[in-house]
Amino acid sequence: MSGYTAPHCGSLRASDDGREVELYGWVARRRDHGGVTFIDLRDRWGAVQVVLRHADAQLRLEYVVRVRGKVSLRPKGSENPKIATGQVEVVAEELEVISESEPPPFPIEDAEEADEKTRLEYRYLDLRRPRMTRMLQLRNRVNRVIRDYMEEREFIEVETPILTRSSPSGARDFLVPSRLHPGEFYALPQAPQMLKQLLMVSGIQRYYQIARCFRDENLRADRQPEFTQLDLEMSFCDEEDVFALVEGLFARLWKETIGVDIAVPFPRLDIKESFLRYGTDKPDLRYALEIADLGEALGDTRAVIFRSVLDGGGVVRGLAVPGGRDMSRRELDELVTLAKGAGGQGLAWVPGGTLDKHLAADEVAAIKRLTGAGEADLVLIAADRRRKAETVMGLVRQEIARRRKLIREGEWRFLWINPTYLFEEDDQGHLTYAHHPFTRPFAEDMPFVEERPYDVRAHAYDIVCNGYELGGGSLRIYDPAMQERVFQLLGMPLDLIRERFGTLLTAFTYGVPPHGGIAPGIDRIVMMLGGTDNIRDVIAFPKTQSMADLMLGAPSEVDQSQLDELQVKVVARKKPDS
RNA sequence: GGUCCCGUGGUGUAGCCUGGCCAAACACGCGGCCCUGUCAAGGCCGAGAACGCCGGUUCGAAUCCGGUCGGGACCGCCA
Repeated sequence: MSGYTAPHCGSLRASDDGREVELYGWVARRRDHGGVTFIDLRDRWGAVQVVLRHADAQLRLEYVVRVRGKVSLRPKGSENPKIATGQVEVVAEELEVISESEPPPFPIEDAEEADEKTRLEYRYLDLRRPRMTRMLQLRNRVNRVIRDYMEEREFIEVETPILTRSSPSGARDFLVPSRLHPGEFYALPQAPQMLKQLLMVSGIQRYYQIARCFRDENLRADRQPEFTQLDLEMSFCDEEDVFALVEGLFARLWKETIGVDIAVPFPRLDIKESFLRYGTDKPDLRYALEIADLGEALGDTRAVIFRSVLDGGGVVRGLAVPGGRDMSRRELDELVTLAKGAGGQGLAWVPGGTLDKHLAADEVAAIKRLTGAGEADLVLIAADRRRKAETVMGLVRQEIARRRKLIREGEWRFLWINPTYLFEEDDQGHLTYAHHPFTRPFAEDMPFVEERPYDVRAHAYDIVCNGYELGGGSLRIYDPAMQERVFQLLGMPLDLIRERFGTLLTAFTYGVPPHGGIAPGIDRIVMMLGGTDNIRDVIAFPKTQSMADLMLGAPSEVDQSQLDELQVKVVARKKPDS
């Protein structure tokens, strides 16, 4: 069999006219005219028309065949401009069926998408579809461009363990029981965070890794339990170095995969402003809609719904919908459902809503002014606790853009969310770290950390494009006094610090370079480049929303003997809280 | 933990709101026959689903109700 050196079905062109070739591939389509039969023979590179004049073999779709024959220009007028090989055809002289195929459970073509459940069960067939093959090739290309780019800048790829120890970020760990240490567990890495910092102490200076990461959290359209990051870290750098490095990488990726020039440097946006204006920390800037804070306009309002929220420390936010006066009651109700589905109280609107009779004229005027609403516009309003109001308005903003076709397709609006802030409030209203406890604060903000801890900025940054968070990172603390101060502010007891971060802190006593890094998510990058909003499209063997692998049947029960060996006992089977 | 959408032959859809005309329609695929230039080939013939599962309402359910399982989107979660 000489398929390895044989020409590819999808690569034949007019210049191959007259060539004797041997082709291997799958029967993608068959057009039987009795005396003459055409088949489209498909391989990874595409498909070419094969002409069979004495078809004695019974060919069915997806049969694997070998064809020997001569490439020739198609007869005048029968060229097919729709396909890359459309100028030529291969006149078969010899045909061999290598492997037969049952009719596939769904058509192996791009035109019609089968139910995703079936696609995942027969993923190996789904990946035969040209669209999916293209996604895998795109992903490969992205990985190669990344490696080229990083190597050129003298980064070296270092592999870190998959069987590791729980890391200091906040997600749930996947655990692996240890046979040799009964009752103890490895954790799969949520990210190689601590290890890459240790590599900086090792003097690697420029590290990167195309690293698999694992987080046992609930899934979304752009989230899988295992995913891949370009994990990188560098010594003796500041934020500008990281920004320039990453901007250069993205420019190169976009250029070399889809031929697009993107504008660098990327603009920067303070995270608080992002939440205020866009209701999210990953704004899509391909449309202009901006949210306004209406607290100022309603300071003395007698409208009860606003009064109670504002008095309770909540906020009122509004968004002008361009031409929104034409929205139907039904459409507005759907938006209210959206808001409630997100846990909000609902939505109000002016004019035309029940609010009209409760608001003073000057309040309506102020609302219009703050949101920039014109005569034909409708202002949608959410009143709630700050975080909730922002989430709701962010979703509404997105939905309005979608429905009213305000998204400028084809644009790539990259930006940095920077600066961010060191601390956040947790559920109990206590101070906690927004990123991880090694994130470097702005030194000049530290003097007021006691009075206004939430205003202390951090040298941390997220890269965002078209509404997707593509990665995040920070500069790290390398000064022991600063580190101690942060731990102290977090109120972390010494033994907890020692237990969780002891290795790193000890390492830092042996000469630590200032360092920082970032970790762009490769799956999402490929999603963007591949023009899909489904992360499963860019992963060869993904899991469902309930974390099942429908093809392999994972997770599964295991033999009792395996559990015995691990000294693991299943106590009860009940649905977990999620 | 919550909200929402979906589940009909191998595949994609229609029917479901307004129960009976639905042992369910159409297209592709599948089986057979015809056809020497098509490319979503075409023509003729044929097989194939009691409508995810369980229960209820009803004289009667794919259609209504409840539960359950599975897939998907989102909030919480991931930070």
